[in-house]
Amino acid sequence: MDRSVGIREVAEAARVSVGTVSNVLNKPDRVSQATLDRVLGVMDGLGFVRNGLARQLRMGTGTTLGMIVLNVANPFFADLAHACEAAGERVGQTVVLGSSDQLEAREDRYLDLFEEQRVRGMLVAPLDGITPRMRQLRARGMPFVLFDIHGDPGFCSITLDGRAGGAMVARHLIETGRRHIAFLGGPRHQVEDRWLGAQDVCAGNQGVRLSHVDTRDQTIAEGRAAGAVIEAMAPSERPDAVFAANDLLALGLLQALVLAEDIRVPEDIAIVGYDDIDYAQSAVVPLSTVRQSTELLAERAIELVLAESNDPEHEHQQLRLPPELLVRESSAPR
Amino acid sequence: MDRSVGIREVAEAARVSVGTVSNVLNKPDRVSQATLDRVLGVMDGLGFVRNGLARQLRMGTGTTLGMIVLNVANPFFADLAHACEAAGERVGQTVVLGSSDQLEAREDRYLDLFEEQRVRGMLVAPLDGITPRMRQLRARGMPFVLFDIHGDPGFCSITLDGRAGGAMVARHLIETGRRHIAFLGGPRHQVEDRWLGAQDVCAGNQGVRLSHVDTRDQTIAEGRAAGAVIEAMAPSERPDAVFAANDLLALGLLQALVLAEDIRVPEDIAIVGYDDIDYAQSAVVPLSTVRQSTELLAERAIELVLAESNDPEHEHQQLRLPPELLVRESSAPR
DNA sequence: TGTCAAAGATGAAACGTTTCAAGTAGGCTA
DNA sequence: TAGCCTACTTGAAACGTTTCATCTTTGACA
Repeated sequence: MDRSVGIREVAEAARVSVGTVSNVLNKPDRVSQATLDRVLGVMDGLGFVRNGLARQLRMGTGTTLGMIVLNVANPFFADLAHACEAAGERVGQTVVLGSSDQLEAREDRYLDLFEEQRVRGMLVAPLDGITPRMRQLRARGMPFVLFDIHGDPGFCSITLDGRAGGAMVARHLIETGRRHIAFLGGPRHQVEDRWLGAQDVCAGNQGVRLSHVDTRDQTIAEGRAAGAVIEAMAPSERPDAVFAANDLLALGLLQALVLAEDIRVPEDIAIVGYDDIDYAQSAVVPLSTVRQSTELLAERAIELVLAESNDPEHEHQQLRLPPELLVRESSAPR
Repeated sequence: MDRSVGIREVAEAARVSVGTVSNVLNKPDRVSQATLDRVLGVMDGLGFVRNGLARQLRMGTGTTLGMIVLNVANPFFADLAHACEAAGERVGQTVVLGSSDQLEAREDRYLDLFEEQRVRGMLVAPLDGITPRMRQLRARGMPFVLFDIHGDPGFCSITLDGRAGGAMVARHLIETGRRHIAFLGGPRHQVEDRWLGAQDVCAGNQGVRLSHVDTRDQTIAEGRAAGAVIEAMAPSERPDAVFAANDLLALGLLQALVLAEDIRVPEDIAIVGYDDIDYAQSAVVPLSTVRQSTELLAERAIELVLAESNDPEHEHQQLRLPPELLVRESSAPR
């Protein structure tokens, strides 16, 4: 295989200068129809493929965005990544994905890699807040958009309004007649906003009790464990509604309760999850949940990062998008 | 951006030549300790980050692998992608991911993009066989590894032995006393090997009946629909085991049957799925399934693509990895 | 006929690296 | 002292593009 047929070889074969070939590629309207056809023909014949690296090196600015996500295996992040990819494509950007796997070392590795690769900007769902590494990148001018971290004036960020979501859920449960809501989820700081939202609403309602069931993380297994705990309670002590901090917890809980002899869902206990992962509506009892539109999130994120890239003086924005409550069978009124 | 501090600026500030700076980066042992320290110090002070584009342009060969996957939202592919990323990292390669979303246009777009980006090789789970575009790339010398497409001598490929997997499942079901196995899944050509494996075994066993229930695709919804069909059958006509072509189908089916009054799983009907997605073991009745180790798959794939990249004369290999049967409660002996 | 503008085409200079043949000091041996 | 090794350094030439200040051609107009 005669390696490397470049713009140079094309130029030679088409008997024009390299500048013209470049124009064929980038500003076809500045080239006469005749040469344009001839050059395109030659390109085709030689199997020319423009070298994106050289192009970007010369131009100084590329068309690639780096995205770092906590864990691709988590359906929410998979969806989000997917949505970002699609949103990026719509505006001619390519999103490349890295999974930090909840490890700071990997998060850093991808930050370094993307910087070396001179990506145009980064979309990051940070492991544990804003690290010094990120501030350094930001200071050097790298456009950044953070997911789920709010309020730092030095960064653009885009968050889902968990507090509003939590409030929605609590309101819905109270309105459908529930009086004892258990909030299921932990570690505390990861789910705090949802909890606060629920608290806001419950505090304003006489006769409504809100309790908290902690979990180590947010998996089906933990949800199921919580189910066992609830099942073991005296019926009078049991909550009549559970607001789970995410769908996995809710699904685990649901499984445990469905198998319990004397508990029916939603009659005895209503369940509401959070995230609307694919499986939520496919559950034994379709799960009520809070949907955070990944499409919308992605679109805004791409918008922000490009804005920052185009105008370094741009003013950082902290977006907070309201979620949407999806009522399904698991919290149907009795 | 911090006005591009490159190797040149570093050289100047450290009072050495650019060649030396480059050596500090790439062959530190050829540089005296004193200069090495000094140069590293300057780099740190100036916040130098080497430009990977220029580097790759000059070196001609990069460290990036392109991966195209049918759909990141599918847990199996998400796992696979993740495993490839990890396996790549172990040998110093970065895997960038694109999702074809089951659209040929997107598949092509990523092929083009990766070629322009001069990736070192590609890992592809093809939409619908080997396209002319791929052959063209291959002919130009691009290293390729295909997933799930077998037997083309022009390509390396790596497949899971679905036929062996199907046989395993059928054998297991028969050994635990089942006599009427329904194979659930379609479209036909996508699941054929698993079906054939089951057939191989059943054909050799007197008194065992194997039937086929077709589906449009392999989702929970289709599985649940199939559940309704089975429930509607006369009990004597019902299969006593279902082998679902993937876990989503199996989960849908399971949900439908669990809710049916007169059918118990696994007592009346055993269910076995395929893929071992995360949710399989978390299902109401933990799902027996066939596991295809994505780690192993990924490791081999990376190995192959690098081998092909290092030695263009290399002989293509068609690997076929045997899967592993995981017996859980959904097919426990009665 | 002479002038001028518009439209096309040119080619050398970047972009930030790596590579490599060639150069410079010392120190060791004879 | 000359000669030679070893251990570092050097600087210019790529890599494949895009950019841009200049040329050349053509045709319209006075």
